[in-house]
Amino acid sequence: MVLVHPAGPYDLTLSLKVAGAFSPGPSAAVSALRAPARVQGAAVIVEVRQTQIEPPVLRVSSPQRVGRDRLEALAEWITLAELDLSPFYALCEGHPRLGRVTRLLHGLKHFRPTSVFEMAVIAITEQQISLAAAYRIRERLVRRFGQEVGGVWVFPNPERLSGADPSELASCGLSFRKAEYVSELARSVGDGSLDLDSMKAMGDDEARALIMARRGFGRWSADYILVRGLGRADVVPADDLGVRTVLGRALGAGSRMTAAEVDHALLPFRPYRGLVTFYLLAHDRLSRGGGGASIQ
DNA sequence: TACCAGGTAAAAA
DNA sequence: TTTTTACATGGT
Repeated sequence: MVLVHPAGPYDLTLSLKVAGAFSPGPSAAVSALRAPARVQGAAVIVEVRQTQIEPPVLRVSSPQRVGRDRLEALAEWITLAELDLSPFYALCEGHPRLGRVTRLLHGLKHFRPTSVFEMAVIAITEQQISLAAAYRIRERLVRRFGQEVGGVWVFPNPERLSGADPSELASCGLSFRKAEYVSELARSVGDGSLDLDSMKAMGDDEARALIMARRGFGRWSADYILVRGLGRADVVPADDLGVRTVLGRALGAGSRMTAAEVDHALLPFRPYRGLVTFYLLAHDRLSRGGGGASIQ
């Protein structure tokens, strides 16, 4: 067991509720995070509970044998522990819409997938089709190629996926084209010619360029990986359909914005444009009862 | 039943 | 160079 002290306000239960609202099917209210991860190739579960709200304290453990340092690093990565929400809230305070949304969602952060590789595969699956459809496809991928630990499925590592035939990947519901993207990515990462983790140390532009050089990753995927997979708080996929729709409702005239309108509307929220977008998407989901969750 | 959903690369013009 | 098209699945 190890204790983690996240920066700034944090509400794990709220963050779990929002995560549940973004995944299809009924989502039971939970107060503990059970995140699948890999430690030196071995599948493990990272269990996180919040023992104190202010200042936040997380209690982290695993049913498997995981070193304290490793466990701490995993929990900090998954929960975005280094992010301090205070300056973001201060920026939003006087705004008619975001002041209310940030007060309602006080302490909300998203969860990062444990590896950038998994995040990159998530991005491919979510290109063009609905989040629900993509979720089902990933479910089949992980059940076919991943490992189960204590009822949780751990995402397959690059070596496992690079060994799979593209038609085998396609049988999980990916288009053959997307199956090729996944296969090529897995091979590059697996053989060491592509180091996705190096993106963590790069600036936004450099990281974006690294992934966009790969077949299957356009601007949308790069931005999506940066904000969701790496936690870059100022990055927004402005041409994203969901972003354009929700920002149109929340900050515009009600109808879907163009990418240029998204860019313009978010200008006052630098350097937290990604966070603003996440909060508006989350609020939209909850108020529509997505995943069975809801708020006032 | 269609049509749309958190795009991308390749073909066609 | 710019515009069109094929792609896969789930929800409405």
